[in-house]
Amino acid sequence: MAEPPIRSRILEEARDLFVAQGAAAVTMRGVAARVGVTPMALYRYFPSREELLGALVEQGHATFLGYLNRSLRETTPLARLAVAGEQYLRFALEHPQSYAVMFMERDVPVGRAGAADAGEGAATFRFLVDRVRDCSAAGALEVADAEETALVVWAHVHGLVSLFLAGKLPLAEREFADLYRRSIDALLRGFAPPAAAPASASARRATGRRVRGGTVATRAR
Amino acid sequence: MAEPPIRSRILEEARDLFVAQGAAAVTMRGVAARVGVTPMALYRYFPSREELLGALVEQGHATFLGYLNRSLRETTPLARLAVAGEQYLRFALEHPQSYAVMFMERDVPVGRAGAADAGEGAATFRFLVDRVRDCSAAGALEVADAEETALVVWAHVHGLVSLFLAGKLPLAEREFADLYRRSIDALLRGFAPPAAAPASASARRATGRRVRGGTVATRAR
DNA sequence: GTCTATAGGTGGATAGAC
DNA sequence: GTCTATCCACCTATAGAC
Repeated sequence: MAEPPIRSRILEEARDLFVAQGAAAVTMRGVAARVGVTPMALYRYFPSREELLGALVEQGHATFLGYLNRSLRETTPLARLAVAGEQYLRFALEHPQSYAVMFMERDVPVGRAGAADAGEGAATFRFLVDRVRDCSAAGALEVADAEETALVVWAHVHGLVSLFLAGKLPLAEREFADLYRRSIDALLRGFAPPAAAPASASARRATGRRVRGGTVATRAR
Repeated sequence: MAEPPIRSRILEEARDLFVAQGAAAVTMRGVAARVGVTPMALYRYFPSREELLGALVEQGHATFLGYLNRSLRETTPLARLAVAGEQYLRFALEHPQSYAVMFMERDVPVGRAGAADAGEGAATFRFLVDRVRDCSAAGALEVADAEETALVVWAHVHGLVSLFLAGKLPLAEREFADLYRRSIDALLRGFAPPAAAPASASARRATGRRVRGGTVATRAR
């Protein structure tokens, strides 16, 4: 315990390289040099570089789930969904390299399955589906298919985040965060139940946009 | 003219490798072998592999703009926006490798500028802004900031497309295309003007979702 | 001008000695 | 377990033949 196992040391150094300079910087040679062994020694613990990266991605998914779980402190379904969205953004901004490899890379070395039903990634998606289902059950959203709606919401936030992280959006982080929130409002407005419309509609007519009451406006930090 | 210039031959073979196996497959050795010259010969026409890839990306943007332009045949602003969305999807599905390198890759070798104001990419974004502005002017959408709204719409479709292309969505192409259309409906519903709501709202209450009349439902092909 | 030959650098990975 | 050889594939660059 006092002596960190070599395997952990490897993962540690790999992770540092990973978050600092991205997946491309995680070379067997580079990691080995930092650990203090020859490149070949790493192959005793990881059969290939792919597997090493896979372990890092798994670690990323676990961290990500930790962020999302903080949204469960909220008291209303809609607030939980909203805060989950905030936490999604927080994770992406605080761990951009991890986010990129988890969701933006092609041929991700995730677990073993090929589709979206893979282990780690599935858990985070399930989380979002549950949030949507809660809102639907509480009448906060009008949802025909919770999985599909969750997927649409996921795609929306991912689209924003991935474009921002790829440097395609000429916005400062602060501006982007505001845009992120406003656009989620707009999207959820499309799933708002007709019954709940009146209050929302009046407020909307007044401000021009950015509505959806205090419950949802709850901030994460 | 009868003899295709070597430079064109190079681009041609590079493009084939590119669309078939992605950017990683475009190696100087691989391209040179197919052209029938040595790897070094390529450096007479392209200073580096980066520049070669850049030329391919530029070509991709040009093709993309061609797809989008087809939406201008429509007669209403909303229909033009909707068909532009259809064409966006078509391009992504018909040129997945190009799409990936243009929008999903990090450190894209686009032109020279660093931000989103780069040459080729900017033109396609401008196109979308124009579509949104048209809708806003015609009262079809309630838009405070056309650039921001266009960006949100872009992020939305990009999110869907990029997740699908990355294999994160357990959907067949057909299912995905349907989902794509429905989700855009939902998003635009969030930007729908309160005045236009009545007709839309009644139809919506009847079907449960998938509204927004025949004008928008116009298909691309 | 265009290409070949060749050499240097980075990376991943296998085989087999210690 | 760890290491030394060693091989392979790739990009880049210089020298010099045609």
